[in-house]
Amino acid sequence: MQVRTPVDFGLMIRQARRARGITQQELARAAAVGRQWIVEVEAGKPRAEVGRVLQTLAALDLSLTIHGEGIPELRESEDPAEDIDLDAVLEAHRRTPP
Amino acid sequence: MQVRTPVDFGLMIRQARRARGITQQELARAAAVGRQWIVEVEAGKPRAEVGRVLQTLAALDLSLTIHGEGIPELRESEDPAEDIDLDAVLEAHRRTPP
DNA sequence: CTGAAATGTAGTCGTTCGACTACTTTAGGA
DNA sequence: TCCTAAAGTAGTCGAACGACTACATTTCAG
Repeated sequence: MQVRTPVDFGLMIRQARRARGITQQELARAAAVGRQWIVEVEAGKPRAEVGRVLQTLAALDLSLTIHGEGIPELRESEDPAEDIDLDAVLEAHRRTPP
Repeated sequence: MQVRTPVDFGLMIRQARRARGITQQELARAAAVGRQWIVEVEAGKPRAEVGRVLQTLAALDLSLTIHGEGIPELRESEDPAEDIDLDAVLEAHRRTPP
């Protein structure tokens, strides 16, 4: 989903938190922030610190993606487990045993 | 590209800014922030305010996407101009004139 | 190589942050 | 309905923010 404003962050954090069935208190501990801060961020606080927001998204297993002119689709080293053809690997192994 | 830390934001903002050939000063005006702030954010300042970061991304025409368990792919009203088959529309119009 | 533009650094100042504690209000299961 | 946990509100306090001005450093076209 698109994130355009701090309110969007708040909605998404709340939604994800509820989907996981955890309380603000628990999320606060997991993200290493105060519970009060979670309350404010879920309400869309525009001046919250990015670092903490990212920590919180990470604690919820949410991932952020950025795109636009001049932005590479992936960083090198990103998506490290991409499209491995397991059959091919096994076949190769079979042909050159230890 | 994935954004995991404030440094990632900094890198992307700088890259997009350069891709557009504008200076920190110009970006600062476009995003309604101080130039000094741009300097710090491009360096990965973790305590910058989310609101301003979003303003800056918008000023650069960058878009942020969030995904994960419990997050809808799109909000209703998002992606309003999706996949219109122009031919089909014209064909329909041809069959039922004003 | 030179010099102007772009970028980075330093310090001031009023404002706001976020952790914390302590209450109040809301909500939902027994 | 009641009653406990969850969620929201209030106030304090040290720390950091971000705009600003002024200066230093880097970059790169000519």
